[in-house]
Amino acid sequence: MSEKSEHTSCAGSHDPKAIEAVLDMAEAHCSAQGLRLTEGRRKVLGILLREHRALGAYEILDILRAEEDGGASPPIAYRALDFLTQNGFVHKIERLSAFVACMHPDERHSPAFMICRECHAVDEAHVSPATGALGDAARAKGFQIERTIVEAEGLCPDCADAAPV
Amino acid sequence: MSEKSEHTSCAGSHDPKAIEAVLDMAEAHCSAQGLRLTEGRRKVLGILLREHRALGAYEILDILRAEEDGGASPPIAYRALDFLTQNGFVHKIERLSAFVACMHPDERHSPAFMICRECHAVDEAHVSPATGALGDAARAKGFQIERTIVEAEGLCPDCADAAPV
DNA sequence: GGTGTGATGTTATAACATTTCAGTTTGCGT
DNA sequence: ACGCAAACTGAAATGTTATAACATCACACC
Repeated sequence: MSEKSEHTSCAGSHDPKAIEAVLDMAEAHCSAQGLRLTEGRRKVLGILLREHRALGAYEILDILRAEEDGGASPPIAYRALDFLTQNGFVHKIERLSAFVACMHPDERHSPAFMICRECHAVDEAHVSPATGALGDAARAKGFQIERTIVEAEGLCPDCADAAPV
Repeated sequence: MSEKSEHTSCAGSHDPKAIEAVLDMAEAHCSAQGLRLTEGRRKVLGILLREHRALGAYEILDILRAEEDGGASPPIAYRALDFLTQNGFVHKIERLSAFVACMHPDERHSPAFMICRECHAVDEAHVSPATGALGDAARAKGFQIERTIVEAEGLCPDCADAAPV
């Protein structure tokens, strides 16, 4: 948590060094687990890291096609995204049907997201919903929580400043 | 329809009287606010109350078509659902791209849902995520929360019993 | 070399959601 | 009652997101 996650409207702090670092971390994590960060998967993760925002699967697909892979088809993107989300390198934003790279994939965490309704910037925070009121409710009913989705919709600081009433 | 996608917890909610009560409550709420609970909207809400589970928009459409040999088209369902969700009578389950009726539309609340990955039963709970860790994170960043989505995925008691480990 | 497994390529289609435009109803002021 | 504006409805087409189904490839292992 020493890094400050930023997102100014479109561009942001996508420091190439930081991106490489995350890609290498992913690579290491995979080989340690007997998983393969293949070219396609690495490419998709790289795109998400570079863009540093939530991208729809078909946006990713468009970028893949533009970069070279002429006829990339939907399953290409979805399979890579499945792998990346399953292994914690990417999170899906249900509210947007879109995907963002995770900057700290190593840590086991329940992410929470703050989604700007104006600019669609997505900021990741950490919470432990299962230990709070939701956890209590689940225990009371005998429901076994395996995963939680926490997304807050509202106005990011930039948009709140830009459009104050 | 002879499925066992049944789960208790919110017991007795199929009770036609309870359904009527909610419909009447909705009616009252609308006229008090100068809103119109038109036939189509009332029908969709009735369907969701009767089924008492999360339904996709096209499932609702199918039921509408079955009930009245009409050729209901997607916007019919989506427009009704928009109205109903905006006014708190129905919630959308993002994880399922599906909709459930709310049994207490009058109270202002941030719903949280427990979704069974086996039978897709959906149970509603109450939490105030904005007052917990998420609220702190948002305040720290200057993010203004307007709405929160909290969905827990896991195993409901029935499915946990049925498929142990 | 054969075999098994996981990843990829490709086509088609399912499932979810919106745009558009034309027509109807409703509420309201006059 | 009349006319108007706003809200609602109907229907077709389209757009967007996601997966099914099946064939093929690449590589490790024996």
